[in-house]
Amino acid sequence: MRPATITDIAQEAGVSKATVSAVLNHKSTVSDDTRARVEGVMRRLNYRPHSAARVLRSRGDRLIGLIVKEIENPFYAEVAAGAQEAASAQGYTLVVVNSGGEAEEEVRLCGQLQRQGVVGLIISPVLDKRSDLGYLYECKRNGYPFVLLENPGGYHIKTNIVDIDNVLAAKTAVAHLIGLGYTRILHFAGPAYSAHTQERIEGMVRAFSESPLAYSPQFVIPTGARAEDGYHAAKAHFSQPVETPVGVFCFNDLVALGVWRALQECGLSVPGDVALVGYDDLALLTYVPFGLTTIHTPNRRIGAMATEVLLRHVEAETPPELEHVTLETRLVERASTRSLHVARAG
Amino acid sequence: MRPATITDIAQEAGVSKATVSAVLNHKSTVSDDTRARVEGVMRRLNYRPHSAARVLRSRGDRLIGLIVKEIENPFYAEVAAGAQEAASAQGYTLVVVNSGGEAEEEVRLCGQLQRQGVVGLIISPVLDKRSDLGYLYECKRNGYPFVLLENPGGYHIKTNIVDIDNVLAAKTAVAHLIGLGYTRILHFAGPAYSAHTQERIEGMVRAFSESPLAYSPQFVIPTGARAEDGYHAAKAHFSQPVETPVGVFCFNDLVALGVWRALQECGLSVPGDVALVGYDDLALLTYVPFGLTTIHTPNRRIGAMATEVLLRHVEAETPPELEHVTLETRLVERASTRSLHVARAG
DNA sequence: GAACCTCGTCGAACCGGTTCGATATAGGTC
DNA sequence: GACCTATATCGAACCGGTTCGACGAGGTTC
Repeated sequence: MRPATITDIAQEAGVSKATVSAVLNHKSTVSDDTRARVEGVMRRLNYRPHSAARVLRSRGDRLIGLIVKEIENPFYAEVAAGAQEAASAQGYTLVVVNSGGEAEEEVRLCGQLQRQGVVGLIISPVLDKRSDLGYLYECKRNGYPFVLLENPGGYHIKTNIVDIDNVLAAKTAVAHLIGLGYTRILHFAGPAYSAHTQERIEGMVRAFSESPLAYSPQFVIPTGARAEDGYHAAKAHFSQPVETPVGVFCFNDLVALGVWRALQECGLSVPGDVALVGYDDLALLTYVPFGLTTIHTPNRRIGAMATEVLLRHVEAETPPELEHVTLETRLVERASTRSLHVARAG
Repeated sequence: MRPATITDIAQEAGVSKATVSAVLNHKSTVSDDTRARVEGVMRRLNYRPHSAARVLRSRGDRLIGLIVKEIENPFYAEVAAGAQEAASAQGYTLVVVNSGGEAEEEVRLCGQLQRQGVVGLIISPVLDKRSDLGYLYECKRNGYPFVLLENPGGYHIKTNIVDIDNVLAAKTAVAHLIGLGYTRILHFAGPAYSAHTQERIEGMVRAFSESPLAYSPQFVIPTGARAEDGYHAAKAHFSQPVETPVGVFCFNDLVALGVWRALQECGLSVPGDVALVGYDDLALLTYVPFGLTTIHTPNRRIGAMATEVLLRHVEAETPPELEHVTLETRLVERASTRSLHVARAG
């Protein structure tokens, strides 16, 4: 029992395919009479237009895509939620796919979604040596609209970007630790595939340069983006004797969580021995009993904003100006950091 | 500069469309010579097959979909990760979409994905009064393959199901609390749209019936699936004077987190005043400093298994037997529960 | 009543691939 | 040289919609 096609409907209703198509697309040239009859038949035969066919002829079916690097990171879930809401509001559907941080997979997904009739993409790009972003240049040439969630600074490609000022935010985070009186600072840095990693290291450097402390690259420990990355890196570092107190700035909240666990296992207390600052302010962790000081980033808004920019380009007749939106961040102080001065005084 | 089509390639390479198509599909009837030439042209013209066209003629483009109820819940992120891995392993791509717990949206998404050339769906179904699952009956009739992640018990529809034994798991959780010596038990239950909610309540009832304690429906507090739901419900309950100690079983880890926070604000300690059991064993929370006792569910495996079942149906020539897979769960004891006997003894 | 609109409908081409039966060419057999 | 087979390629139909110019019927206008 093959699903009904537009031809079936036309035959059954005694009209032409063209008329059925007109009904389908709410064209005003159809008489109320005919419309009613055709719609009746559609309902009776349980008709669903085949959008591959539709897409083939007149491109686009109000579908946009979001390519994330790690679907298990709640950061992306929040971004996706914001994007989906914004997309729905404009009558679009959002599909989320996971590149797993693989440049090749990202390229493949971009191609597949494009060909599947997805009219625009929001991409959290994999930015490492393996990626030359070639496919994005191509998208640009073809006029295919997309928005990046990270600034591919080194790649000399002008695109739409929605992100935050990582340098500033990281500087704020590290300055916070320095301001609390910490002189030993560590940075558990992110994965190589993210532009954010370098930006945040740069922010740390700036915080040092505006303080009496001297910066050393040894303060930066390459880590990753997942809790287990933080756990293992911290375990390796803190299982040998270290001088405390030390202030730790983590690539994100997940890493901070992993570090925290490692500290516990090493018998170190937070914030007593180690002060901990995360990044992303995951909504989830707001409810964790012992609060993590972190950089608040407007995750849902990032998604929503990226969607708005994207749809502006999707719906534009003539290609509009490229947009680079930078959203605000702020430091949120919770229980994982505390002033050393007060501690001594108290 | 319109993207190259198969016709362009054919012309440029001096062969027919049919031959190009054969090259594209790795048919063995093409001479190495021709193949090389055609592939060269493809590369030069940067050709990407238009999959809407491909889908139109020969359905399916190795795309499967996962419809979740709340994309921000890390439970679904873990399921999605497992599903994606399994899909990739078989050469399929997974797209994730969010129904937001809305029955109508779920129907819409199912239709849209289907028409977009998605060959099968994994669905975490919205099961409340607003949903009659009509569209699923239709999918069944049409032979469209899908797998549910919850058992729509009351709906009398035979489908593929991959889930866990919620009754048993919930019974284990509550029995654990009772076994620790708690006589006052609360259950912060899940949302109405989930079959799991009722199943877990049923499990609680069974645990009581196998104990000396008497069950009362008052022990069940309708809550939700998000941390803030747990927070608000617990805040409402615990801000008036209550007798402690009390054992609390939560719909999931997020709710437990919210409850925990509320308890803190009410000046109650965990596990001293209140013992807390969650559900789902989110990988994320493994790293939270103060461990949450919880029901471990094989989240990634749920996704992987659902994908395997789905693909078995997608690739089958003749419709295979329906499958109902029930995966194992277990209780994981962490810091949020402790025996009252020991506490008194110590 | 001829010329002219307007409205609703239709036929046919088209989108970019796939599929399959037909055909041309080369090589092997007797 | 006739016959057969295997191999490589092609032409044309087809998938299910959309699009657009054409067209017939009915109503106005002069």
